[in-house]
Amino acid sequence: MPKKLYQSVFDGIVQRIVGGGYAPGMMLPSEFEIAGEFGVSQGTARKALIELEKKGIVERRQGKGTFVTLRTPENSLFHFFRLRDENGNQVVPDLLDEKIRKREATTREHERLFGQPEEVFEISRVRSFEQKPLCHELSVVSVSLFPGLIERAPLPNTLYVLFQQAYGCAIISARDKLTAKPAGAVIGAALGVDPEVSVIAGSRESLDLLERVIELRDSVYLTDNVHYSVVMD
Amino acid sequence: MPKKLYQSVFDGIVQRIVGGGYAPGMMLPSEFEIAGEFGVSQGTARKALIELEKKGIVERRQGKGTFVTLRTPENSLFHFFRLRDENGNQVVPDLLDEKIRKREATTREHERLFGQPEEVFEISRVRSFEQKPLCHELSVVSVSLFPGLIERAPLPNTLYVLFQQAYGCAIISARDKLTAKPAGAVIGAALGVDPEVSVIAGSRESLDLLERVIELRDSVYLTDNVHYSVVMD
DNA sequence: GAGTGGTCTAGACCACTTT
DNA sequence: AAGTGGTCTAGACCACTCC
Repeated sequence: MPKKLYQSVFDGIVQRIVGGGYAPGMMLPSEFEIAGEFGVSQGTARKALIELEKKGIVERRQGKGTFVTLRTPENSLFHFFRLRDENGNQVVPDLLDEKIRKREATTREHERLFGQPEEVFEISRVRSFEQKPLCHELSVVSVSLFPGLIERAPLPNTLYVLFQQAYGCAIISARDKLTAKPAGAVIGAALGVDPEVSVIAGSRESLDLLERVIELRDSVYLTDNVHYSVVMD
Repeated sequence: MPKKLYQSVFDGIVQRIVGGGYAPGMMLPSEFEIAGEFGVSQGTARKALIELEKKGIVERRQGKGTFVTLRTPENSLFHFFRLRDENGNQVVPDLLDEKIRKREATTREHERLFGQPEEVFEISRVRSFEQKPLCHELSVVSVSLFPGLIERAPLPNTLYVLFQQAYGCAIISARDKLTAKPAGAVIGAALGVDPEVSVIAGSRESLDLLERVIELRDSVYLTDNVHYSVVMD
């Protein structure tokens, strides 16, 4: 039995979103309509919608309505690309190079990725900012979750937009583990810097709205002109 | 024009906290009592309390009451010390060395710190984890906000606990800017590592519950056995 | 059992956006 | 003017904590 009413309304709406009933960017029914459909009061429907908004699953705007969050290049960068310039402004990088291939999953990838895939796509990218190399990213996703991904190359600048719009998979949270290390020969060559240069290495797990691990991403950032921004509250 | 009612209740409670009417750790009146004092309904008082909880200013526990957030070494580390070990567990460091001195504020410190101080305390610390040097921290705070701080040496492991309990100044949020660089001669010597070793350098601004910049802190982390953890959602 | 916060209801009115 | 989310009220009952 569903314990809290607003929780079952929350779950019901999530189900409709993952099932495609509510498409990305689509307007949801009003609070009163949702309340009617689930047989609860408007205040309870409201609480479910507020929880959905807190999780980033929907967006609400007074006078307009409630909408399924649409991943755009802008909000994808803002939420998940944490590099900022000296003044704290968002860094919007360019894509310099991209390689994508299919390969067997490593043990760690098999264990961590949702669906325990045997095969994965590996997407290697080099990004630049103001004509200078900025970072190297190595993304790994399950082949079975993203069939035909390799035929879509070149991929758009922001992967999460593609994941949502082409595969209905919405990334809503991510966890980075950051360390400092020398760039090394391979990454150094890819970024055009000395192998001894210090870089931030970020190891990420990206989760969808059912909190499944969809992507593993290893990033390397040059921080000469930018920094990785963290807000704690 | 009249503000939002729950906002004025929120502000009223914040005032009582900064003014000392509600001390750290103290239990607040119940929702109904607060509603009565401010002349609003219980639901409106409730909304104000929920907002206070979201900001980390109070903590609510069903069946017990609402309490002014008490900064403890545990929650201070958990919220503001982002280093985790390989398994994602909180790193609890030891204090190896501490130096504190009074000096003139730099231009940047004068501009950024609340109160535009001419004089500051500079607290330099070296921390270790599992018998190995872990990080170097350089904290700077206004002399006028923390009179007599230098006489309190040696300071407790977690500064924010002292700030709240001895000076009534509650740090509730912080922003870190992270870069990678070589340790350098001075920090390398302090940490007992080669000057060429890559480290994460973190530049922090710490804010109190009125969003005033209370502390500037430059940290240097060795990330051989730990990482800096970031959660995005 | 008394007191607390947590959930839920039913209704009113306000503020904003669009037609 | 119509429709949306945002605020506010007044009351009921539930779940948890402590005596």
